[in-house]
Amino acid sequence: MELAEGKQKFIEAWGRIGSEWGINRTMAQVHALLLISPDALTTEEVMDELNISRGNANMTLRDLINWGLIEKQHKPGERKEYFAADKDIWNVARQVAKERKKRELEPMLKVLKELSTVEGDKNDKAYATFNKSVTDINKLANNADSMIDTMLKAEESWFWGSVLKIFK
Amino acid sequence: MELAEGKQKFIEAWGRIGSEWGINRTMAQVHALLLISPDALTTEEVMDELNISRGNANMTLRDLINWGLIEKQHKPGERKEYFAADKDIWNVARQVAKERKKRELEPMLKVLKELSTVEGDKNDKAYATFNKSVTDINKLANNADSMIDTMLKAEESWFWGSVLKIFK
DNA sequence: TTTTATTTTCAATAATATTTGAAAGTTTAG
DNA sequence: CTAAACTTTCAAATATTATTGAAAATAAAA
Repeated sequence: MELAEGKQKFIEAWGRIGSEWGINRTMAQVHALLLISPDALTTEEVMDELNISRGNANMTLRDLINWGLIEKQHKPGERKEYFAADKDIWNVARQVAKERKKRELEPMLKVLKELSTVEGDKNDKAYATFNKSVTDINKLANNADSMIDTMLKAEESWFWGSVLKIFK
Repeated sequence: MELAEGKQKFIEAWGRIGSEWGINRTMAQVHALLLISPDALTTEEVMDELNISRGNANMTLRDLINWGLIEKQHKPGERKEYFAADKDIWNVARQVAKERKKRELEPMLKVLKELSTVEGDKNDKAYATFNKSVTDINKLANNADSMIDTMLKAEESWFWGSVLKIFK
């Protein structure tokens, strides 16, 4: 396969995966484009490569910065802003885990904690069932939370080494 | 907090989490409702509890069955169908992991494998950058795939016991 | 200061996804 | 068989989300 075709496929695939995970397609595509670009790109270049409007490109680039996945750069003597992705995939994975933990897992844990204070009669089937589900999900979510904390601190080789060693 | 209020909050929270993960809100809410129901419910009951239409309830219940999260039940002498959720949260987690692996991770791995066959000159920066990203993502995705395979086979206590032991 | 290059905003529009509800389909009981 | 109970389908309506593009804001250069 030719490089040009490969690029297209990569951008498309990354966009599809993104939207299956609640990340908007354009955002994932811009990220993909920057991941495979050796040099930082301008807003204009992103617009042209992906055929999107200026407004869209601007907002999407800002979102990617907020997710900690890309950064603004400036070239000496130039006025335009350039954008470059963090190319370390392990950093990308950690950054995404970190953001989703903050945006989703933590609020969920807060709700679950609150819900585990619901009082009731243990002989009431409705209460017992509610309580069991809430408690069990709470435990699972806390385990996931701990695992993510470790992942955030870990080096890639160490993390997968340790995890996969057990799983042989 | 009262049980009734707790139920509402749980259904709402589960629905929100679901939609952040690309699962439609109603589907997550119906799942939540069944998770905390001691008894199997009919389509009619689901419609009433969540204020949704018959068509919506029917399609959503079917989707949940396809995800392996709930099952149809029949009561002797009754004509109606009843629906009950698998209450084992570890099963739920595994089932979701299994489906997403099949629907998303595996197709992604296929594309990445294809993309790693793109030929080019190692001194070409564009090719080198493309190749590095594709290769690195491929490795990460394969590790994730192995981890999910293990999770699918594992008992909950064993899985978290092993994982969290390392992560102290 | 004025001009020009560049970025940001946001109301309007377009695209996508979800939901409804009524009709058609199916199954069981009489 | 026919009627009643129940389930499924799907085109149309709604709701949600993403995108555009042009005007406003900002910042550097002249």
